[in-house]
Amino acid sequence: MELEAAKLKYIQTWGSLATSWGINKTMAQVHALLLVAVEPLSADAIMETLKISRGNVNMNVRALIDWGIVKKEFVPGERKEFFVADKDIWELFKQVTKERKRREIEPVLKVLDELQNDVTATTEEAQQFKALMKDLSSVTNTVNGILEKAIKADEHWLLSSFTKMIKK
Amino acid sequence: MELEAAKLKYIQTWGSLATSWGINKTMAQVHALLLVAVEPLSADAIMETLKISRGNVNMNVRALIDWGIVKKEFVPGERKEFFVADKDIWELFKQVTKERKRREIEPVLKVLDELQNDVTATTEEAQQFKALMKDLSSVTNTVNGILEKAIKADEHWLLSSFTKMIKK
DNA sequence: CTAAACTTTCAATAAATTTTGAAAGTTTAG
DNA sequence: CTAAACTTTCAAAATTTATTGAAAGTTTAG
Repeated sequence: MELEAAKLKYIQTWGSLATSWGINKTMAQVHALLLVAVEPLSADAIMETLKISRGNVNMNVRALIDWGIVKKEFVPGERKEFFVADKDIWELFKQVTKERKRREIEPVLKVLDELQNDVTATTEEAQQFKALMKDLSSVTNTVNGILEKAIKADEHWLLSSFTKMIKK
Repeated sequence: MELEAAKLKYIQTWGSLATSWGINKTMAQVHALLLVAVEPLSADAIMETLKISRGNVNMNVRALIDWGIVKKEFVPGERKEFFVADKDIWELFKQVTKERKRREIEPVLKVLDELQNDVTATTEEAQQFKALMKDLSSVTNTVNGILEKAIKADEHWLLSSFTKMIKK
């Protein structure tokens, strides 16, 4: 397979994975493009390759920067801004995990705990509801804890001691 | 807070969490409703509570059954079908994880491996691309392995030995 | 069998999300 | 300062995704 074709296929595949996990397809594609790029890309280059508008590029690059997975890069002698994606995939995973935890999981945990505390009734049904909230909260907390550990861990920990544990 | 209000708030919260993780909001709400319900619910009861159409209820309940997290329940003396959600939240987590792994992660891993193998060029750039695919594949595989272990583990493993490990 | 009770389907419609592109804003070279 | 180069904004348009509801299909009671 041609390298360029392979790059495009990767960009497409990554875009559709992202879609099924609630991430904007274009955002994932811009990121994928920056990942496979050898040098920093300008907004124009991204527009041209992905056939999307300038506004769209701007918004999605902005979002990627906000997620902490893309950086602006200054290219000597150029006025334009250039963008690069961190090539360390483990860092990428950690960063995305960290942000999703913070943006989505933690707020939900807060609500679950509030619901548990705010229901004052002591009927059988209320007890059941509170027990359910507690269970949801417990599993969510557990998952959150695993992710917490993962984002603090270095790759070595994940790939070695964890692998051993998995095979156990 | 009133129990009914708390239930509604939970249904809403869960629905919006689902949305940000690429799961249909109504599907999550139907599931949440079944979770907080004390007895099995009919399609009519779901329609009425969530103010959605019969077709919508049918499709989403169907999807939940397909995900393995809701079951039909036969109620003696009734012609209608009734539905229940498994109340074991850890089972729910395992089931959802298993399905998403199978439906979304594994197909992507397959593509990443293909891309790595199908690129035959040996230029510097091709090497870099293949290394990137390898890294992506490696991290994805690692995550997949953790999930694999999690769905095979019992809750005890997760809450005890894992907790210990996390605190290490 | 027949009709009522219930479930499923799916084309049309509605809602939500994403994208565009032109105008406004900002920065920098000269 | 001024104009060109570049970036940002955001209302309107396009696209994607979800929902409706009526018709078709299925099951069961009698």
